[in-house]
This record gives sequence, structure tokens and C-alpha cells, in this order.
Amino acid sequence: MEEQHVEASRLLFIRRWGEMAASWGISRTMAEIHALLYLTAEPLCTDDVMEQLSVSRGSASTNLRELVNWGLIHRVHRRGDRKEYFEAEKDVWQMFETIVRERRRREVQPIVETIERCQSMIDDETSGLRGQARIDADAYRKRFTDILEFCETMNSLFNLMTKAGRGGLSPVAKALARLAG
Amino acid sequence: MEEQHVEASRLLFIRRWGEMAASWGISRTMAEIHALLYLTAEPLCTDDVMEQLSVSRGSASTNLRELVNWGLIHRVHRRGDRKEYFEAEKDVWQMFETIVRERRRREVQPIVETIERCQSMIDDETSGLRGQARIDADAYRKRFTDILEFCETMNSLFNLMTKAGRGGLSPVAKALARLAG
DNA sequence: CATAGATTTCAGATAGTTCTGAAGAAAGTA
DNA sequence: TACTTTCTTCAGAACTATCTGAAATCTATG
Repeated sequence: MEEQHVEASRLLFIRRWGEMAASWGISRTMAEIHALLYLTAEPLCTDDVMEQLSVSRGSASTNLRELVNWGLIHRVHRRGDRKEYFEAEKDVWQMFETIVRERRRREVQPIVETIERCQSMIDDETSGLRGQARIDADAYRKRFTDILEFCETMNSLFNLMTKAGRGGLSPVAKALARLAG
Repeated sequence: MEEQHVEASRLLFIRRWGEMAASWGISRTMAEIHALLYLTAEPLCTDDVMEQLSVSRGSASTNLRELVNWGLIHRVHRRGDRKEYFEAEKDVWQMFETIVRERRRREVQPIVETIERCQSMIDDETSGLRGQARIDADAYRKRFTDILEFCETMNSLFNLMTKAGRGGLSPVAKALARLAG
């Protein structure tokens, strides 16, 4: 086999992409399927995925559905063929935007909602407090506000990143450099 | 108890911060300890953490060490007291920088290294390939390059952000919001 | 250097997640 | 309708991550 290094690089990438999954809150198999489809030019069917990654039909089915839900892969129907095929989004920036949108929804949004609730809980009560209790409440209020601002900054950063990809990094970099003084 | 809402908001925040942990690749207890220390004005010792969060000594010890490794909390020594106390970084911007730095190291860096290896594996071999094998190798090269470019853009953006952050969170947050539209 | 208090470590227990394989549903075809 | 192929679902199995509790280690002090 002359292409053994090419094939090895393919396997290495799939493996590593899967190993990274844990720190992204994604299951290893789901990430491996995504990597496989990202590298493969033609759409693959469930049996291809099962065979290439050595996973069961149930797992392949579930993880493919989840990837479709995320919007990272699409179903492809071939006329005259009963099977369903799947194809990954190949535009990296589009992929990134999708991942960011999902992660923001899962990670940042719940915190924002909780903080807002925490703030209103404190506001309900602060005016009636005196002495140390009042001081404590004010300290919490400050911490909650800081976190909220932090989340908003994260959101802006995410927006900025997706923009940066489209127009190129340079305009964003300049704007930030100006800010940094 | 007049402060029951204040206390409730404290518990709610700690709980939610912990629940979020999974999608950040951080253990729940570690996140809860961080939330507890973030909200508490005075440094706490291991026993305080054990009592307030109902966790074992071993778990408290391990998770506190891990938080120190991340740089999210500091050890505080009190003269005349053998116990060690822990205090969270309260500057949210500093916290943001720390989290981003760690996540980049854990999530982005390994991918970059893998891609570089994949690329060199392909380069070793491409010139000798002809026909379909050559076309496949070129396609892989393109996919790897796309991912690498993406990682580099992320890195640049993080660098700029942390630079921009020196002047305090609020102006940066506002400027980012404006930039991001 | 012996002791008591504090911290760390780690083998085994527990809890949580993901996978498997087979049954059943759905959809196309004769 | 009966049959075939494909897809989905889900109970139980397998695996992984995290915690517990106690023993070992460390450290300050008389």
C-alpha cells in the first residue's frame, strides 16, 4: 500500500477528535463520527459508519441523529436507494458557528437565566435589610452582576469570532488593538 | 430569618454553576467549590468546604488542588493557624483569562499538534502518489489546513482579548458588544 | 525527635454515561 | 397484503468518572 501514511493520518485525526470530545461535553463516538464524515468526500450510510468505527447500529443511529440535531451533518437521500446517507458540513467557519451557537445555548444561557433570578431574589429583599445582612446582600449583588457581565462578554466574543471568520481576522484585530491601546 | 432569599440565591447559584460544569469538561464538585469560594468574602478551609457542600475530605482536597492548578483559587496561609485556607479570584476578568488559557491548552493545543503531525505524514508521501490516491491526499490536506487555520484564528483572538482586558471588564464588554453588532 | 494536627493519596464503592443487540416500527416494493 | 430492507428505540451491559474513607505522609511545635 502506497497510501499508508495518508490512511494513518486519517485514523489519527479521527481518534484525536474523539478524545477531545470529553472536554467539549460531547460523547467520543459522536465526535469520531463527525470527524469521519468531515474527512470523507462522499456521503456515508449507517453501515459505513458502523464498519469504519466498529460501533453498533444503535449507537451509530443515535449519534447520527444527534449530529443532525446539532446541525453539523445533513441527511442525504439518493434516488433509487433506500438507505439514508450523511454528509458533514465542510466549511469550517460554518461548522464553528454551529458549534458556538449550540454551546452558548447549553452553557451560557442557563447561567444568565439563573443569575437574573438570583438578582431578583436579592432585590426583593435588600431594602428591608440592615447592618451585616445588608452588607452581605450587597456583596452578592456585586458578584452576580460581575458574572452576568462576564457572560455578556463571552457572548460578544462568540459573535465576534464568527464574524472574524467571515470577513477575515484583520478588521477585528485592528479594532481590538485600538481598544487595548 | 429575614435573609432567606439572599441565602436561597446563594444556594441556587452554587447549584447551577455545578450543573453547568459537565458541558465545560469540569467535574460538578470542582465547579461547586469554585462557586462557593467565589461568593464567600473570607477564605475557607477544607473543613468549611466539606461541611457546606457535603463532600468527603478526599474529594475536597483533590478538587481544591485542581482549582489551584487552574489558577482559579489561591492558598491563603494565616499566621498562628496550621490550617490552609482558600480564596477565589474575585476579579471576573482575571478569571475569564484563566479559564480561556486553560481551555485553550486542553482543547485547542492538542488538536493543533495532531493536525501538524497529520500534515507532515501526508507531505512525506504525497509527491509519490498518482491518480485517485493523489486526489484523496490533496483533499485531506485541505481539510487539515482548514482546521489549523481555524485554530490559529481562535488563538489570535484570545490573545487580543486578554490584552484588551487589562483595562477592566466593562469597557471591553461594551466595545465588544458594539463590534459584534 | 516524638507527637498531634492537617493534608494527600489511593483502593474500592458509587453514580453517571454511553454502547450493544435485538425487537419493533416505518417505508418501499411486488 | 405480504415481504424486504432500513431505521429507531430501549432494557440491560459495559465502561468511565468521581467520590469516599481510611491509611500514609507531611509539618509545626514542645
